[in-house]
Amino acid sequence: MQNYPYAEVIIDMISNAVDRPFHYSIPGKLQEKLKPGMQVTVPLGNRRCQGYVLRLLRNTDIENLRDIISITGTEPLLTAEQLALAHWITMRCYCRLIDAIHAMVPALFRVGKRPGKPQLLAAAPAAAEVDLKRAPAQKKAIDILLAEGPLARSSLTLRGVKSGTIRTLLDRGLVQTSAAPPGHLQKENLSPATTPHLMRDEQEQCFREISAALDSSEARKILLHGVTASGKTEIYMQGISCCLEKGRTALIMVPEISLTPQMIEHFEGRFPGRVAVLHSRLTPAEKSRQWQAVLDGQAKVVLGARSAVFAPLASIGLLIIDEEHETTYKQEDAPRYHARDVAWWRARYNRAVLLLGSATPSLESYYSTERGDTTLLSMKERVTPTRLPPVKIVDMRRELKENHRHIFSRPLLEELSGVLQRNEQALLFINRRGFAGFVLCRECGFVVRCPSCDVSMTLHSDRQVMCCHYCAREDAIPETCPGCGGVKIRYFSAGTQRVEDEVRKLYPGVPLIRMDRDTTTGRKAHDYYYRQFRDRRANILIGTQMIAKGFDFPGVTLVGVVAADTTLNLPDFRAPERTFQLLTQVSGRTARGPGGGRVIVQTYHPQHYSILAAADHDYCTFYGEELENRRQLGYPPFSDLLRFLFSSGDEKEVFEAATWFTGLLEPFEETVELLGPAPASLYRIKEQYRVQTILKGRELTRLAPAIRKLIREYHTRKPPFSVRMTVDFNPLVVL
DNA sequence: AGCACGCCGACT
DNA sequence: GTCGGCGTGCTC
Repeated sequence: MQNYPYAEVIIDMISNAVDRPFHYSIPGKLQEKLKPGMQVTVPLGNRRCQGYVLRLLRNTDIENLRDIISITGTEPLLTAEQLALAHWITMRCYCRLIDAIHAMVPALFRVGKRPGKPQLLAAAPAAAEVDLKRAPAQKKAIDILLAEGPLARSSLTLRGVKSGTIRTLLDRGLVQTSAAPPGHLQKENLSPATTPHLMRDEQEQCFREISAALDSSEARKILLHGVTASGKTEIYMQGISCCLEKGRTALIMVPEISLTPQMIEHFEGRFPGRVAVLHSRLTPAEKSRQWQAVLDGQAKVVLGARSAVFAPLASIGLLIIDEEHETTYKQEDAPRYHARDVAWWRARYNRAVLLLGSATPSLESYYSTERGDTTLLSMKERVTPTRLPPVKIVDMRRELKENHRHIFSRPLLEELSGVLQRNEQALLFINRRGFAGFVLCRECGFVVRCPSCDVSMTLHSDRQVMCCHYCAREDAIPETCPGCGGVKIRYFSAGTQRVEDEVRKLYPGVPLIRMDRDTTTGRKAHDYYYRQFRDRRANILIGTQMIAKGFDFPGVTLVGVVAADTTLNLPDFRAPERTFQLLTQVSGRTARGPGGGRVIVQTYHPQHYSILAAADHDYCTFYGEELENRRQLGYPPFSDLLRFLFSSGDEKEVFEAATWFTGLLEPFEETVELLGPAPASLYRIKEQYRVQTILKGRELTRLAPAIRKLIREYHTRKPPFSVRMTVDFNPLVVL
């Protein structure tokens, strides 16, 4: 058996210099065992490192090959599908192969470790008698264990027991371990079994379509456009059942924040013993164990966040992405993939069904249904017949004209007072990300925009210019409003802090909670405030987007959007889309109870289509308008974008590097647009200057191989710069 | 990433 | 004379 004496190996090292396969010879005793996808230890220079076998070779041109030292584990870590996918990711995301592989291998496996047998923890008999009054954390852990019997470590950590506490208890002998029975995934005390619900006609119809697609031998993409609370989850569940019955596996992704213990229980209850859960809060060992269960074929259903899209499921039949428009599906560092794209690749590879669900689909996905690439299924009724709340748009220009200058308009003040009088609850929403200062006319709402890019221009107060962050155009700051000739031009930005101050001034003593990245560090704080508000310890909740999700309380009868324009004016072509989604989402936070509810949207753009459409709960009108704009300007979905971001502590060098590299891209200008180099909207972050160049065009993917060569050139013939370059295909935000 | 090789300043 | 600075370049 000397057929394949050599192996192609990618070294597990994050470096551009080793982003290429190395060849090794396979010593005789490993000949029979070595397979593609296996993790190996190999010599490199004077060290040994981990690597992954890409393929076995009959011949090689390389001389003086060294031997593979050993194989880690007994089975391949990467499936054939994953290896193929990794290569596709490198082309799509312009990343190193090892970056793509890292997305597919849990951290623990990467350092050559394998998870041990899952262990269950139980309180020792002695534990009940020991006095733990002075160790409340330990007491809590023991109480849980006494009440619920043997539990996996993760069940305890999910409930806030620190792993250090568990270790102490083990040391003190108050907790004992036992091996989990075979077939064990995560849960020991089974989640209460749940059974399929009877579906409404509309649901039933959608389900039948999905079921038919599962029977088809072609890959299919389906968009399930259903208003909030139209019962999408039940359709997902029945789709998964249907898929499992056909002997195939299923993957469902939800945004990280939706992946609550209740959600997990829901799925485990319906598919007991067959669900692997993958999310960021698992310990490395637990994550590896879940992963292993998928790799072994024990788990047939994977429930997880973005990164779960790489789960090594065999013969996937159904991939589901819930809330598919959410930006969390785009990874922000290498590999900068979008889970939707990866899922579609896997659907094609497996001839499976990709099911996208949303109340406010991304423009890309909805447009895809128009082109016929995707099947559109719509659900217009809610499961429980509650009405969507009425939305009142308040024209802040008019407020000003009538001499009301407060950040809360008169209608909002009136409603707010009513809520407090009736001891109800209100959400005040302000998207604080108004840091990118923009210039706004207080009289007509005019915002200075770049004529060739149609994004708002950003005020650079240091240099006293208006600058377009896409094409680098610079204009003088207007002294009078180009729209109406008025002189009340303001640098505009407001934040949660300001809102809080105003509320305290107006309603001293009224209990309120402020939630934003400053006040809410870590998940614990989030849960804490969530409970406080749910238990009605506060009447007013002020927050950024983090309150736009999951705060579904019947006590909330008013949602106030303090400044809808903050998102709208971001120098990003997706600003209207983001605004529409956000307004739709926050509107959904009220009218959950019998008292109904209302929404007030304050804006300087009362006529803007994204605001009007959101107020009417009318996705299709918004979609039509926005699509037309994108078509006019050639933005996605009518093109792809590729963003090169250069950053360095040295302002001069960052421009030198960006200019040099952009020069290399100039030949492409025949087929695609070349924008930049221009300073990024966030020009300086953490002492780093940031400059970007953007390629835009329909034919962008065709240029990928050529562009990859240039990127390689940048790294090898690295100019005398300390300049980092990151590459992002179809970035969701360009700030 | 690491580590060697390599060519110029202040020390045992 | 050498010790050592970290700039360039290589690892199958």
